[in-house]
Amino acid sequence: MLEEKQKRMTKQKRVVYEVLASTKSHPTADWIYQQARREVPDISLGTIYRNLQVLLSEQRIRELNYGKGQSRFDANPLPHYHFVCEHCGQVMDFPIGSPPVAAQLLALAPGQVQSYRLECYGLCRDCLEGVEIAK
Amino acid sequence: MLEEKQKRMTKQKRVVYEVLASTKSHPTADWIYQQARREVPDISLGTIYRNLQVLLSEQRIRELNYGKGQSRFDANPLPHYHFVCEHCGQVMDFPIGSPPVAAQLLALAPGQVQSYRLECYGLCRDCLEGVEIAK
DNA sequence: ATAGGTGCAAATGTTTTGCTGTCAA
DNA sequence: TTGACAGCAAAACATTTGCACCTAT
Repeated sequence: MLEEKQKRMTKQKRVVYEVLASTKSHPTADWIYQQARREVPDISLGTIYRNLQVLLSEQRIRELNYGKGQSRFDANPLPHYHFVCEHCGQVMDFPIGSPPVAAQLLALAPGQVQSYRLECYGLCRDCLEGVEIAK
Repeated sequence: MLEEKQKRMTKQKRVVYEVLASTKSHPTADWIYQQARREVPDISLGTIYRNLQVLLSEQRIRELNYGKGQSRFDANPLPHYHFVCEHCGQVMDFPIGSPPVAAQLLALAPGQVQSYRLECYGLCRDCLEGVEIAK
């Protein structure tokens, strides 16, 4: 059996994880960098990216990518869904405990599904309200 | 009502769309470029990207992004699901006619869902077979 | 003591853009 | 005729990497 290569716990790695785990906002690497500098002023952006890769390989976090610009990261490694507001750009979680996508649907896949990702797009409640008022 | 800015049909735009529509492989911009050069030898990669943006804005195609490397494009603008083989990297469609994700699930979203995207990851049938044989 | 991590800066890879000439309408 | 589009090349942007130094174990 393959041994995982040993990974050290440095203050940089701890801070990257803490920053990510302390927010629900699914931030970008650069946002994490700005926050992490408060704790470790000379941390570098390269270190942020390197530690995000390490945390991904440890399956402690997930990467979310939406085509344009930077990736976003999520400290919740469990399966859950995201809602992206196309007006304000915010990325929100579905309420915890949302039921899984129907197994019958996944069974139609042209292969064996190991994980999946459901991303919804639309208008969040705040933006919807703004649109209603503007009418 | 806002008028859409007029869009011309150039041979470059037609070729970009035809190349994309002629394959089920969800190709990258660069692959489309290589194919398009057969028809229009001095087409440029910039033109490929510009026309893909135009086609996206016309909602005739969709962009698929999987974190690493280049975006992929899909000439099918209708809602459907994708299966990504984590072994060979291939991106496949679910069979047409697959039922939609349950409305009860979408109703839990923290906003009004206008569209959604379901991406499944795992091993495709060919790769699964390879793994079985290797045992 | 030392392997693995860090900061820094340069490199990479993808996508966008400025400019000038061309062509579809 | 003319303004939207093309080709070309440079710029922009996010992310990765090489290297010499540092530090957790």
